Amino acid sequence: MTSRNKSGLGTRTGKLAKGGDQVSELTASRLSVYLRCLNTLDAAGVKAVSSRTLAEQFHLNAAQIRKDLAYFGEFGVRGVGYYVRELKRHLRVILGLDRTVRVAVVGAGNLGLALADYPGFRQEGFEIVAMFDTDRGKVGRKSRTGVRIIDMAEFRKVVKRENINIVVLAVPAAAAQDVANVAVASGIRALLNFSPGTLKVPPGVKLKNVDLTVSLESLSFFLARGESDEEEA
Amino acid sequence: MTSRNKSGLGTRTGKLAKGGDQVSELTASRLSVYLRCLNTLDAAGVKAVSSRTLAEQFHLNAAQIRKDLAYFGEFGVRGVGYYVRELKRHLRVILGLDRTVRVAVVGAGNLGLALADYPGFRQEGFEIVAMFDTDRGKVGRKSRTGVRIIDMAEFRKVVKRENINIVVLAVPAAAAQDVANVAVASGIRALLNFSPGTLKVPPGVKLKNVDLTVSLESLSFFLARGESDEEEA
DNA sequence: TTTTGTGAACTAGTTCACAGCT
DNA sequence: AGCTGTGAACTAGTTCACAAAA
Repeated sequence: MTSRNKSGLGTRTGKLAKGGDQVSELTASRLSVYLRCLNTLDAAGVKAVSSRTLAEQFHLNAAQIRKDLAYFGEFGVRGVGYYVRELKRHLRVILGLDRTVRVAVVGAGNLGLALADYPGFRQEGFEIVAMFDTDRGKVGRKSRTGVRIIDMAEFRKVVKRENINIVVLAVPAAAAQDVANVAVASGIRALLNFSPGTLKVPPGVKLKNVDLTVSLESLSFFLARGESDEEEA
Repeated sequence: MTSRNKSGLGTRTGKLAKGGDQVSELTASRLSVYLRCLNTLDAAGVKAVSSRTLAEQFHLNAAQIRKDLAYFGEFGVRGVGYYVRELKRHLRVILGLDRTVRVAVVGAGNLGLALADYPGFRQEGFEIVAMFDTDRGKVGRKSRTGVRIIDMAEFRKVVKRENINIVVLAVPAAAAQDVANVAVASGIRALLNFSPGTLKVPPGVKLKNVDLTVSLESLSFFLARGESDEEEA
């Protein structure tokens, strides 16, 4: 294997990509997108695909695909492109989907229940193991697909016993920071937060926010500003 | 050699910021965040706040707050900061929240129903007017909070009649592009898409994607890569 | 050929640092 | 004094363009 030590993204300390310098959120998200594209192609029976074709088909940029992938290894074949099955396998390893990822949802409201039953999660190897709530009326019940709702008091114990990797927060804003703290104290290192507002987590813990109000309001912003003025080249 | 090309406020060559050059998605989202912070401060009775205090309290960057705001006008008072009520008012106008924004949700599955009833939307002046689905078993029913589920065949007519501004997509991936096309053809200029996969919309239409699978997978990515290697600075 | 992998160039976004206003 | 508004400096992210490989 060629020593891919030619600067660029990786290897400032002679380390391999894995564990080397920080990969951006944007890149990580794109890797997930690439995996989904490959799943589509694989299902359609496509054996190999070039970065160009991939880019055209899914409205991406070919150079960016190549750069993103090349950071993790030399997965392509010059003159051919990428073998779909093989690249899928690599991406699944890179994304940590080669082992089952165990997820808990905190907050058994409408949104929490919908997330716990969301079919897209199960699809790519995530397992929704449990839900948590403080409401005694909800504890002991189950989501439509059968995810148990457990008392929040049991959180730490269940997280340890069930080996939970990721916690999804779908609680009211006022409770979010407290729940995040409990999760972090229980050893959780990755949080997907749907509660509005700013959370603080210690370094080493990855927090990803999905802020529904912000998403809608930013759309509203573009609507408000586009109304007067159309395309201009 | 570019002439007096002062950035930010100064960039307007006769034009006002509104309708001038393109504001980034990132900036738009931050404006929404600022509004939420100000709501919190206002509720706490705070009259004025400096960019520094705002930044410290909500883990933001003071210079960025100033720059974001200054682009839209001179809202601050030197030596004092920003008057909370006044800045809220400005932000609500900038975000287009001074008039009611009318929203429809397409897809009356678990997620669609949860979104239609999401209290965070109503809070800041959004009105969820209707839901749409193709399933005859769902059409005619209502969400928990009373949003009617209408046959997708009625979409165009209802969008016109009810003056819908934003469409939220919560349909299966396979249907998403078709629904987006119908929405665009019906005059919708802003889409919030929760369906997985890549959608294409014509220029002039704003599409914002919330991809739950990508969010979870990117967390999984960081988990997978952080396991070996801790903080190192 | 075709297509990857990648330095270099470019573009976008953030933060600094300070003049000038209150 | 304190703080905004903003050029300049810096950092991050994207795209170009081409040498090397199949």
